[in-house]
Amino acid sequence: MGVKERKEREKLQRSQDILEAARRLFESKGFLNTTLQDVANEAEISVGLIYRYFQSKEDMFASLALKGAEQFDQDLEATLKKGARKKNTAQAVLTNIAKSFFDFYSPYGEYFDMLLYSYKGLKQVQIQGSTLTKLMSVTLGSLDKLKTFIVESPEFRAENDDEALQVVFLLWGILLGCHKIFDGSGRGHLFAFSREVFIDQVVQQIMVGIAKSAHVSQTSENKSALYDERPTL
Amino acid sequence: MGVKERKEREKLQRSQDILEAARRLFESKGFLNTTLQDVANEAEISVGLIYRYFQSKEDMFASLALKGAEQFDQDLEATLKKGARKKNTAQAVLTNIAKSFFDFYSPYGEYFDMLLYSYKGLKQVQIQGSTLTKLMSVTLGSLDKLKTFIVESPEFRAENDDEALQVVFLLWGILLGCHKIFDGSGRGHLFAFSREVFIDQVVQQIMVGIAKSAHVSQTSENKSALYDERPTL
DNA sequence: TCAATAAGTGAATGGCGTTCAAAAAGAAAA
DNA sequence: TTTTCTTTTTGAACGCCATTCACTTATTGA
Repeated sequence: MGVKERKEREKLQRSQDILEAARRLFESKGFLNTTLQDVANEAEISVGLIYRYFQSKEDMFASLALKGAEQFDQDLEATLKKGARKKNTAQAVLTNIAKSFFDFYSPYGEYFDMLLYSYKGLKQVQIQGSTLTKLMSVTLGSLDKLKTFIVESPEFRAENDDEALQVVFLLWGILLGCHKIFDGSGRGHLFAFSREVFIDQVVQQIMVGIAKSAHVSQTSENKSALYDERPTL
Repeated sequence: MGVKERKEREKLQRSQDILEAARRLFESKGFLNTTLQDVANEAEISVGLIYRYFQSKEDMFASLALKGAEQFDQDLEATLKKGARKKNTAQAVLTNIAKSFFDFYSPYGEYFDMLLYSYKGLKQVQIQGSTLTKLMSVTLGSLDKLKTFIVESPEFRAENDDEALQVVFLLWGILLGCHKIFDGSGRGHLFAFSREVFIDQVVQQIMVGIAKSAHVSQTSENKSALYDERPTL
């Protein structure tokens, strides 16, 4: 029965078409300013048909996030493999990862982002159960790949899985924040340099830190000593 | 004419009351799930009256962001003054700044965040001109205070204003991203440690970097060498 | 050719942000 | 106090838009 398979394919294709139409409009007009009538027009279908492919407008949003996360995961895997094959330095690989991250974040990241709020309760967007599950699974996969990379690279201080996971979260946070800053400030016009150079700088800073090493307290023992009460040496 | 002043005061008070009512509801139910009827009920007024105090629902949102930014700016100033007075190490001061940042971000930051999207065109929220102007002015003030701190502290590698500004943006990005990660992952339950320890770790990592120093390429000269094409030494 | 099922349509529904005409309250004047 | 004018407050009415649904059209297998 090749008919069923063809229909399956056509259905998937249509769903992708709608999603792309929506993404274009969200990008240019904004999520809230885009009506489903707009999406229907752009995709050259009727409004009602959208609901045969997506559960709601928000579900389209979540689907875009998922698409982005899958894209990033593939890029990440490719970057890591390539890095291992070419025996690149960890810093070089990290730079490429950061680029993938920025690539992922520019078209899709906003959606991914919104979902964090949803998870938290700000609920800009309500997520459909199945889409959320998939999204989390893909994301955890990416985090795990990163963790393995950190553990296996001799260049990092992280020795075990736990330490590596901390580093991964830190990395993720840094990339997330830096992208937001860079992109939020007019895609970098606040900075005197291009995206590539900015990423280099960030990775460099991550690797090296921002302080003159002599001044850093390397241990985090005696935590309270770090706060207000501590005088200079 | 004490009457006019009293009315002035009452008006401001009322506006603050409405804003707080809105914040409580946004926090518990989410922005989109909160109706103006809800806000009106919570503030014990009628729907229409809201519009005498705010231009729109989105304007309330922006006002919350502004309130948060002002709070952070004050905290920052206090932290810097205190640090200077007590001659704390830069790392200690930075830790306190990070705490202020986290404090600021938990109740108000989400709103602040949304505005970045607005600026970009995702337009979850349209900002009223005057509120935006104020918000930008407050934020730039905070950034400038941070820059001065970086320049004047001998512990940092940044030598001049430009380098310091880069560090400031990097810091801002790191804090932003790390907060999102921490808060997004169920306020830290993914991590084995508390908010305080997490912040310490982040600041520590910022100061030190994450690599064994021997492995870091300290210069960013010959940029292209950083990418895929570069073999290990 | 003919059911039977699936795909597709667009007008109807209901919720909600926003507006507005009118009422209520308050201040000033008489 | 009474009257007039201004400000505050109200909630019903309006319009937009996501979602639904009764209905039409196309496709499939017999």
